[in-house]
Amino acid sequence: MLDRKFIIQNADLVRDNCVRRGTACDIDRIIELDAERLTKLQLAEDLNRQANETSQQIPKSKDDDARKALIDKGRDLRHQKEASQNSHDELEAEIGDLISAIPNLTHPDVPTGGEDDAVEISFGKTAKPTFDFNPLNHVELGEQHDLFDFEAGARVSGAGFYYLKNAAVRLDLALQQFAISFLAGHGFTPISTPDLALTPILKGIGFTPRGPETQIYSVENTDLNLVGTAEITLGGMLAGQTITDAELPMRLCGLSHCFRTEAGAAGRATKGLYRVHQFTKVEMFAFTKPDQSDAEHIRMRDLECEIFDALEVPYRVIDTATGDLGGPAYRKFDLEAWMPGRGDDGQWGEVTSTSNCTDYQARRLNVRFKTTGKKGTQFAHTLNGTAVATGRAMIAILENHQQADGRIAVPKVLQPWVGCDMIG
RNA sequence: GGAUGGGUGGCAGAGUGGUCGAAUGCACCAGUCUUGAAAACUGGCGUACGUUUGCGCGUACCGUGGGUUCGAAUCCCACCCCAUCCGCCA
Repeated sequence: MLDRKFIIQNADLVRDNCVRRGTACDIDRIIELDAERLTKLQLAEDLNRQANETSQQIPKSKDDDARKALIDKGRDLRHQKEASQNSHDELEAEIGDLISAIPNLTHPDVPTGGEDDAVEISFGKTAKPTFDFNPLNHVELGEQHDLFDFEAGARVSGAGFYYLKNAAVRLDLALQQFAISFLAGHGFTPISTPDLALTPILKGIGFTPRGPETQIYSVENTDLNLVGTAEITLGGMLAGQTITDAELPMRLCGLSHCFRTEAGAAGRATKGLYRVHQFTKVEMFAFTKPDQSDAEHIRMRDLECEIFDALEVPYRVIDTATGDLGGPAYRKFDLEAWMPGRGDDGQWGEVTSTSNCTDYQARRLNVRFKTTGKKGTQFAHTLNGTAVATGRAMIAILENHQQADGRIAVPKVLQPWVGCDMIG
């Protein structure tokens, strides 16, 4: 969320930003409620001060009557304070709800518009493949090599679940191994994270569990939810903590399962691994100082490029437009891999996404840092980026690397873990 | 899951109803002394919100949430977490 004072002092800026991002907001209502809230707060504090003063006089007063009068006065003041405090708390909750709905500010370079207005920034080193045969999609390739079992997945867990088999398992693990090793070599601390997290943590990161449109599976009779991404648990690691500036930037890479209901994606359901309820992902996450986050964001994007160059997958990088940014994101880059089996003649399909959330998540999660020699604390900036989501990466690898004889070439960097250079 | 003991400022640790935002020690910062350092001594040293041009002042915060009271770190209730032991278990 944004800072309350900032919103009030920069009402026009925030309003324009909401319009650009296609989010409804009522800044005037916030300003109005906050003025009222402040009045109640000041009244409550003043009444409390009077009550404290009264309480302090009681032990000093020797006369029983005077004492009793003071006790009555104190009681009365506390009651008045209570009433004012309650009004304040209700207003604050209402303001909080309104503020939560306001998206982050937007990086000046972000293009305005929707999904089709993203700007193509660059392309990967690997060229789109040209086939002198009719290329198969990953589902067909999987059937040929006995890599997946979608029927059993549906039987056991429902549509959108699947089993990986044989070389797909090796490939899945190889992608995890490669990503973790690569990132560990670039200063990221490998972390294997919980797959469930408490509701306040999800909310802090910007997810809304238990709503009608929620993407999140929740566990009945608990405050736990299956995580949609390790971003939740990595960001949550420092919730409520104050660290020192010397610890920043703090770079983590998390390995977790990801669970998504894909509610609202009906009709966009696709065969195969592309849109599923569970997958495995290696996720980058960074806490930085405010002046470091832009550079860190570019760095994350470039690491994603290095990973997909190493996987020998053709891709493009896009700078996502305003309407397509999630609430917490200040700027977002996606890598879209070329997937020859998607659509009629192949399509770009999102394989990674990296967002700079500036202090939006940190403010909700209360992640702060202290600068040595300076008074007070500041909110950290948070960034996240996909290193490898194994399902989608596998689609890109299988479909791009298929050979005329039906076999599939394993990218060099994965061969040590897959244990062969060719599937089939 | 059962039993017991705990959760207080960066750390250690005192504090069982008012004079407690909280002793003391360590750490840290500044200064005195010193060629320099150490030691010693002196002073400072939490966070958030509100208020003020500023010095400052006010309010809240002793695991979390409720309750009792004019007044709670202190009493009561619930929950969470930690330690140790027992049980169970990959």
